[in-house]
Amino acid sequence: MPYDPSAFPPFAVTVDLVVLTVRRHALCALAVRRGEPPFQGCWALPGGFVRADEDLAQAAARELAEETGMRAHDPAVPVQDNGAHLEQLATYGDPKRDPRMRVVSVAHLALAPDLPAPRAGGDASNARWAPVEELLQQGGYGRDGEPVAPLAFDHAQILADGVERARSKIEYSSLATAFCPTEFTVGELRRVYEAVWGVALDPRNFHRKVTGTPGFLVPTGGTTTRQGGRPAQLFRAGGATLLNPPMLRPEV
Amino acid sequence: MPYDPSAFPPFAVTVDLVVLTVRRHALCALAVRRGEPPFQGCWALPGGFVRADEDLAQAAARELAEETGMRAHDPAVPVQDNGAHLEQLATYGDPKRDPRMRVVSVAHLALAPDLPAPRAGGDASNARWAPVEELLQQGGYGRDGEPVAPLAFDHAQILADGVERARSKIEYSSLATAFCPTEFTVGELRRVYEAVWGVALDPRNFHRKVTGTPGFLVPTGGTTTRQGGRPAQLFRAGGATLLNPPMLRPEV
DNA sequence: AGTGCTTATCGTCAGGCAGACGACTATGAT
DNA sequence: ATCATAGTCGTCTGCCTGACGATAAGCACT
Repeated sequence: MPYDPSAFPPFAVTVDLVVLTVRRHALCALAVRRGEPPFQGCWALPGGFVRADEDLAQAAARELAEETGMRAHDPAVPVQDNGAHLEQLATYGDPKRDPRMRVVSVAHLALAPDLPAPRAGGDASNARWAPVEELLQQGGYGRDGEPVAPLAFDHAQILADGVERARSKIEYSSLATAFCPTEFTVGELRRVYEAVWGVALDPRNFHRKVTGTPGFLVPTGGTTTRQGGRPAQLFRAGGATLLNPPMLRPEV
Repeated sequence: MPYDPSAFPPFAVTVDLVVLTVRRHALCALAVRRGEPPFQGCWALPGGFVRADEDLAQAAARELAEETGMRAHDPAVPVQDNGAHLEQLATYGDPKRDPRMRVVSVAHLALAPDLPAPRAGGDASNARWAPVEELLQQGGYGRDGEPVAPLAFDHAQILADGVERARSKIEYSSLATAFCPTEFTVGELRRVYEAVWGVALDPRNFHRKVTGTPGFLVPTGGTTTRQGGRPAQLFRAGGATLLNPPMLRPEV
């Protein structure tokens, strides 16, 4: 079939972001309130159109910066500064996913430490960190008894896929450190795993595992007592990317 | 920002396919010869435009059927018939990846048994199964001493990503059975792992591992001797999707 | 029929790792 | 001083894996 510009239909291409963080022992995602129809007033994932001269990763990094002020760092470089981890998640292109027109959305997954306060175009009331469990329970009732509106478009599916990706990826990679500040303790890292997986882990076995995996953690020499109790050693993320053998999510 | 149809640039959206199979102890991918510029005469991955009313998965399944005659089966259903496994791989959207226009390609990964003969629009000379190793060695020389032209566009990157996905996915899932016919022996399954990973595995430990994993293999009662040697039991793929604990790729 | 080759299948053994859990340490709060 | 809280180090046991010996059951020869 020869090249014919009229042979293909035009699409709009967007990037949507699943930005995850751990706050107060819960896995949370960034949600923004929609200001215009469709789904006006609903919560949605942050995102926007890909520009004409932009790569997909660039567009995702730009949106991340616009929504959170975070800078995404190069995926090839280990987590060191406060830049968030950013990776492509999956692409969603159901013909009816956007009632206005044919939109293909390339979803990206970002993992960030707890520090930044959300800001959507400077308006904090239109962006929030919400526990993913709360965002995903569609049509139910939240902790305050108020009915919970489901996320706009197919964003619940995208969020669920992103959460599942994060849950499985911290098993066999050192990505859990992306949820931590530059310096952190073994206990803080353990609480990240516990929040993401929603389980309790044995502190002693966890400590043995992570400190025994070469390249996972690098001691900085300092200690901290910000969690109370005995002072804990501080670590930075080491150069290792893949954990072998992996961390094992407890059964059942 | 209110909705404005002129606010986003139009894209063409395609699906490209990494179709993998195991032939003669080698991991092979389906390549088609391009009949028109750019990259006329070069080998490329099969693919095509997504139609206006089509989901991405539908488009990928349609292209797969057009190129190979295979039917993709529902990903939620375990591999049983001769339908190939099909899953989304990643999306490639560099502004310059296609010199003609802005094209975003949603790559899919298909795993198929060895049976089908390639056909590209009925013309067999324009499609072939090539060892991935041969397709990926850009600018080198093939086994016949002829110079090897690299794949068109960014298809070498897409193929490499697909191969890596397949290599890692057979570790922790039962997907290797997608490379096998409906009924197969433990030895045939082992040769799949050996071809995909490019390593030699101990037949005794492999046998113990796969037959000891609940739900991985279901004996059909029959035996075969098509590999020579002692007759081997025949199995079908069981219902298990995730292997726990996983198959381990040998180190080094 | 016997020999040799090939592949399949079962068994054994030692090392490593994970889960369960005891014990001790070092802080802050009362 | 005592307690509560976290962190860290050990021990033990069971499971899984890698290495590898041994046997089984076909086919192709002679």
